[in-house]
Amino acid sequence: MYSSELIKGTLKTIILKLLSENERMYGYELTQKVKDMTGGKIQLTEGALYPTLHALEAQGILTTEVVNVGNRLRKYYAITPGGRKIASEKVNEFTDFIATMITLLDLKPNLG
Amino acid sequence: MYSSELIKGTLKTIILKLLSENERMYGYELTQKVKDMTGGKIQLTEGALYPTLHALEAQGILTTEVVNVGNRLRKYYAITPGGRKIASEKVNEFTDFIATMITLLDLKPNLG
DNA sequence: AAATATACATAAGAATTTTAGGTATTAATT
DNA sequence: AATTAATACCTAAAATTCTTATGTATATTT
Repeated sequence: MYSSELIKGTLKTIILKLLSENERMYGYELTQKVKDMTGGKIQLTEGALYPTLHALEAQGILTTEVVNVGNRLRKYYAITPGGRKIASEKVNEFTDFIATMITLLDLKPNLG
Repeated sequence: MYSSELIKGTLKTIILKLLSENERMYGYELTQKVKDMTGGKIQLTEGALYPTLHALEAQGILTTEVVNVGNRLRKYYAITPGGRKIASEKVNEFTDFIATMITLLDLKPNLG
């Protein structure tokens, strides 16, 4: 796990990118996907995730669909066309940011 | 300029790295150095910078030396040995974080 | 003479996240 | 069979960090 301050500001970008690649995902699924893909180094906390999802929905960036699985609810989120554009912009901005930080901090990134 | 949320959490790392490379620097100098090195893409705001410098000093990570230049004060900051170790850890952590984010977001970093 | 740059600082407010709690079903373990 | 862990949603107080706004003062440029 990274020190929490590092991850700040990347939550929206992560959510939008994953929802650009997957037709639809639900909250818990997002937490597991990120945990798996990062070897546990990044773990989305529910207290940050759910309010952010709700906000993105309120802004029309995501739409939802509630599905019953057994006796349990699952709230699927899907990205809208406008949201897809924002996702792309956010990812591009983050890429640029990384390049800038590599220069600024004189990093030798281990691009395994 | 990047959207402010991206830069969050990197301020300490930037300060400590620059002070690891330079014997001593003062606040305003840090803002200019970062602005120059990033082509204006990252601009440290004083409202964030000064309180952070004060906190780092209070934690014994930085030491200060006030110098008179003409009739104006300049407060130089220098990193302590312990601070140097923290700086190194922070830079390593950020490097690792970048690698993780590149994987997670499937980025093609333009390492120009 | 006025505007910009240098140089420090604080403080209210905004934004984002952590921490801590709550509810409930399903699967795995003891 | 009972307990624990995993799945699945949610909210709210508190903490953290940053922005915005403001203040003071000197030096330089226009």
